[in-house]
Amino acid sequence: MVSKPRGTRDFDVAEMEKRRFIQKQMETIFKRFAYKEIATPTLEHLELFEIKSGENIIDELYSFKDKGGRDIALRPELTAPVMRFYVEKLQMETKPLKFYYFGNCFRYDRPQEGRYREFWQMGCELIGSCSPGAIAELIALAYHAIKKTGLINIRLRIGNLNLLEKQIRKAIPSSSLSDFSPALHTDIFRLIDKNDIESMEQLLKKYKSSPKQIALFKEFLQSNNIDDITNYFKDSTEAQTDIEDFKKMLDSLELFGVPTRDVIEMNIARGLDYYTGTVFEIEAPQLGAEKQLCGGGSYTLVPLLGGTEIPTAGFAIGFDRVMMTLERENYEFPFSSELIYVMSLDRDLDREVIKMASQLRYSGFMVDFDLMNRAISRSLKYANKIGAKKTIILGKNEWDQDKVVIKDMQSGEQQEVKKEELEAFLV
RNA sequence: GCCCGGAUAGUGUAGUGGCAACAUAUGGGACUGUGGAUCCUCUGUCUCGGGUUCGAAUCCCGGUCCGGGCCCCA
Repeated sequence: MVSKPRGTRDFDVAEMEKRRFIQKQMETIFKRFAYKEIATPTLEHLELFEIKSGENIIDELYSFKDKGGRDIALRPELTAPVMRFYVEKLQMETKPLKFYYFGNCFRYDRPQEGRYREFWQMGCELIGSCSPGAIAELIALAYHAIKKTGLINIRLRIGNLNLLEKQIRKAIPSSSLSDFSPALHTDIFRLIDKNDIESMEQLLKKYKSSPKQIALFKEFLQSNNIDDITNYFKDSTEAQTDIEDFKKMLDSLELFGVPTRDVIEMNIARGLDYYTGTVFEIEAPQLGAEKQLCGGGSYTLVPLLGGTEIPTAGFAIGFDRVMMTLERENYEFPFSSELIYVMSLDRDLDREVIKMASQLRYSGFMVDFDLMNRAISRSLKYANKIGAKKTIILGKNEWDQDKVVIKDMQSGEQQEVKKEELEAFLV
């Protein structure tokens, strides 16, 4: 027997119904925010992801040489492909560009709960503005889209990499700052992201950070309100713009209907190196280790791909995790079946069954009938099994009077209806 | 990539060295101008490869897949 590759999944009928429903819920919100759908290929040149994805993602790439000897990778995420698309084709479009996408992504990683080698991301990219209002709208979009799925227990966290970086620099003596710069993104950010405070301290010490500076920085990482943060930068003129923007963004966020109480967290860093400025995450606390549902922020990727510099921001939602969380919250997926089943009581009328099923299908109804020559009771049993809402029964007695029987499968009630009035009865 | 635990019919399980089984589902049938019930019945299973043994679903080694954790990330 051939089985599916490790870390991939088959989705049965019930699962697909749920997934499509949730996908549509989120797309509804994207559309209301005037985002439009785009799609990019599943395959990209390996180079696209090598350019600036961060070495950890490179390690996990599914890549291979194609028959023409090209280095090809299955996309591990969708931001870089969308930016590649923009640079290649869309740079002259009217700004801002608001795109959403839904697609499968691949990472060669150890599968475990909430993590697969093929997984689905749904996300948005905003090209043309990173104003505080634009970022606020983007965060609001992510928040409302996830809320729209029916999830109850989610947590929004917002940080700012510019302020974080400025504060790190303040923690290092100016004499060793130039030595330190290369380690900033790769090492310190990563340790902060991992919440590995001890290693972070070691690293700061290595660059001659004083105990006092370290203590101050650790306090900064814990700060969660805008006034405290403003205080840290009161004698730094260059940070004032960042502070002001951050405040404006939070204010707008309230206007977009997103509660901003306790959302600030200065210890949010990012695995992907191209993020700058505001970053945010939405997590489902009940999920444990793999609890992050959404990550996003502003980033600089276009110039690296050869395009003209332009503000860009976006987010990606881990679709599979949203589904997992909904299941965990015992979310009741709406079940609606409009299926109509057609059957006959006399074999003579079998041809009429096909004609009627076809007619109803032309009219737009979802219609099924027996393909296995079932006996009458079996046929009704089957109609029940497949969830038919109504069964149309063709019997000789009624047929001779141009009538059919409609049976409501829930109540069991049935009534005779004239053939020409049938469709009106089914609506 | 590392550590730990699993894998018996489509699904859920029992069997722990001696005939591979139960429930349920699927297909067929009984009933026959009416379904969710009942009864009968066919089909279908030890994750794969090696080893130990007279004999392996059972013990040992390895692979594959699944689950949990680490790393990392969505």
